[in-house]
Amino acid sequence: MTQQISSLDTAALVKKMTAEIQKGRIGDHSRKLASEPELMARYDVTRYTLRQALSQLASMGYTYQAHGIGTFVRPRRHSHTITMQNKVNLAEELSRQAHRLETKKARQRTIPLQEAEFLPVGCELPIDTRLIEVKRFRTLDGVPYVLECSYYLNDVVGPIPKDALYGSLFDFLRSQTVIKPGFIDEVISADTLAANEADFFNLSRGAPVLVVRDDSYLNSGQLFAFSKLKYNCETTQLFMFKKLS
Amino acid sequence: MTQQISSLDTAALVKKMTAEIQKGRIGDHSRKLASEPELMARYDVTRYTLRQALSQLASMGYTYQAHGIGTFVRPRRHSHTITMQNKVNLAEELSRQAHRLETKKARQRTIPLQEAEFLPVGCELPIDTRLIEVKRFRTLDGVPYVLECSYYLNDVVGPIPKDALYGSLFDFLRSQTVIKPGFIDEVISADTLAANEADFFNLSRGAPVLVVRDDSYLNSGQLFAFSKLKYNCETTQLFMFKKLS
DNA sequence: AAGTGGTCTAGACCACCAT
DNA sequence: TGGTGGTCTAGACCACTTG
Repeated sequence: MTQQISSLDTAALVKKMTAEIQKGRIGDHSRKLASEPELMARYDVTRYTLRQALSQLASMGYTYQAHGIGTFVRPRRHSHTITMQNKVNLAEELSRQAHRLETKKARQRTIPLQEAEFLPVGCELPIDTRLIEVKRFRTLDGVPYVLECSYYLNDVVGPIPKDALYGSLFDFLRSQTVIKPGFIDEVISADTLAANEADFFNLSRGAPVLVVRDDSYLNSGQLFAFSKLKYNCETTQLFMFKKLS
Repeated sequence: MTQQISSLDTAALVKKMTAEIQKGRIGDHSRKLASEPELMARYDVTRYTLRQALSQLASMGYTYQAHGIGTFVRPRRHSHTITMQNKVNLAEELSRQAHRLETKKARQRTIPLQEAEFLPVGCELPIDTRLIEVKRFRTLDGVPYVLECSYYLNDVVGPIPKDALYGSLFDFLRSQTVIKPGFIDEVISADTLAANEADFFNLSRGAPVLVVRDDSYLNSGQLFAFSKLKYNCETTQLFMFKKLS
């Protein structure tokens, strides 16, 4: 028996409660959780930490708090929905659900700004900016999943090693001491498939796709990457939870 | 001069700061806001309230807080993006930006569950459920904006007065004392336009549209409505802000 | 009235960035 | 080292639901 010497922080509590929810080890028959005072005692955290955690769980769609009634575990959704408002990697969440995300093809080259297929959604770049273009085809459990085209500012990130291309680019960037990712703007739209894109998805030309464009910024506020992701919307949807008032 | 007798709560502070940001009355030349201690003094709120407000402003994409650096006003986005994570009505936000949202056509009828064009995304309903179907065509500043098909559980909401159909259905429901809206699940997807839908948007058949399906629940956790909204994705995108770590 | 979650206070300490 | 935002404590009071 190892003894718990320091109490849990919010992230650890979220992780713990998430695991217990997924194992069904939390909540009674009506999916009602214990009250906040009881949970505070059980996890040995203060109300602040508990409520931070419950708020994160709610935003991920795992729980719902009803004023004057209680806290409830929510029914599970289909696994192939992407929860926006997620604090963790998509890859990380998928692997936790025992899904296998693979990069089938990846290509990298350095180009001037003019040759980019699209520009950032939310800001202007100097015309002499040099970009690293990365194109990837990724599958989920062997099924065509996402078509990705990203541009990284050459001056900020530098060349990307080949193995990072096939793993998590985000983890690679975080491991670079110079790069302190701060925030991401996402713009969601729709489009139809061109012929060559349709091949990858085994869909026909003109089929609808969900388009997610994002601009990634350093903590300092400087843009360091922007990209466009195309998802097969027949197999993938985006999920969002909104609490009212 | 009226004197401020009670200090601001979070919602009031958000409103005040939002207004000041939109008028450009906040932040210096580099868009940097005053530090938290200064803001606490200026608005006469505690740190808790201030940070709740700043957190809401950030989630709406108005500001960004950089650890160890400061808080910054972010450049304004195009006005025709819908900010998810909004605490307020879409109609309310649009009118604040001086946009004019109009309902061009609205139809209401009561039907059995079987005749619904689609079902809720996240839960099952008894087969004998009776629904109120509402179809609306709405324009923004005179331009085709959204095609809406909603179903309300007849037993929960009852008939909807005609003038509510042409205004905000949400405000009508909130005014009903029985209805306590609690939360909404949204699932975002893409589709292509059918011929009759294309007419409304002045687009051609097969053009891509952004599809937002939502399930609305009472505070008690019971479903009371579900709907499908189709947006012209050439003029409307969804926006989302994600802070990292 | 009792129990639930929602908001707020006042203060402490920590982590990050600049100098 | 001093100033910034990020996290946490311990407690108070309020608003909502149910009996």
